[in-house]
Amino acid sequence: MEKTDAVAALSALAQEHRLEIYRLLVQAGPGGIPAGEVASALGIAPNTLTFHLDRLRHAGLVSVARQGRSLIYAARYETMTNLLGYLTENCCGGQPGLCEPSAACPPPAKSQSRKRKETVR
Amino acid sequence: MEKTDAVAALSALAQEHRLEIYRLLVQAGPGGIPAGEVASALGIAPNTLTFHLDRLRHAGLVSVARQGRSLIYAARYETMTNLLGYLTENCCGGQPGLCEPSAACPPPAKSQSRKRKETVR
DNA sequence: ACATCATTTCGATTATCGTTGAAATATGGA
DNA sequence: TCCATATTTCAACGATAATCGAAATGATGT
Repeated sequence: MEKTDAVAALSALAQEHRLEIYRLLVQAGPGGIPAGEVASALGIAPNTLTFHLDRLRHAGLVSVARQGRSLIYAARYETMTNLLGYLTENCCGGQPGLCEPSAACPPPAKSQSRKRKETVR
Repeated sequence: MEKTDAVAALSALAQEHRLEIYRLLVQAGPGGIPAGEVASALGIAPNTLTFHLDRLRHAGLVSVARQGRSLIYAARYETMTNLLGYLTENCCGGQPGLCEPSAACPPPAKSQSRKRKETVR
């Protein structure tokens, strides 16, 4: 993921309503939810919802598909996965050991067998 | 992590300069970097940098400590860890199998993300 | 005290954001 | 066709964001 895309995704999520919307869609799973249901579930005016869904969509965080009169929105998990990867890459200059005191960089790669996560906060 | 804190952290990162600043600090490790060095490394005017560092600091993403004339800024990894946890919790309504087709929810795996935090409402 | 370096504060400017109300578009059914 | 439902588009508004230039603060060395 590029810096520009990361900023786009972060900006899209950096708003209370949009974060709620996204989380609702994430919890709903791949099947998605019609826009109206999102609106009533979160108490957002329909035109305002359109505005926010547009931003999430342009950031690649949700997809949309028509089904009858309804437009079904669903979370695009891949984008979140890429964003998380971007945020955690190059942690501590590639020396994860440095982050240890705070369990910072989630286990940098494949084998997550290395457990050393007794956070002391 | 609460919704409000998540929005604060996401907002702080949702800006090109601040994302660069944060990533620079992450790569620098726990030792941190003086503000001036950040400014010259990224080509940001010092007063503008202060503005951005303030936002990162208020979001809990960086810490600051004086050392001589310099103010050393460092990434607070714990906040990022909490943010990532917030973003990936309750993925697909707690049924990670649903997300499978796109490797959505980072491997809900064994020891991670099974901590009882607050209830999602 | 003075001069210098590092960083912050202040004031102003321009742009973008989130919301609203009203009107428009698209789909499906009588 | 006409009507109801579902969602979007448009125009406007106040609020906040990001940047700049100039001045102020704080720390250090002489």
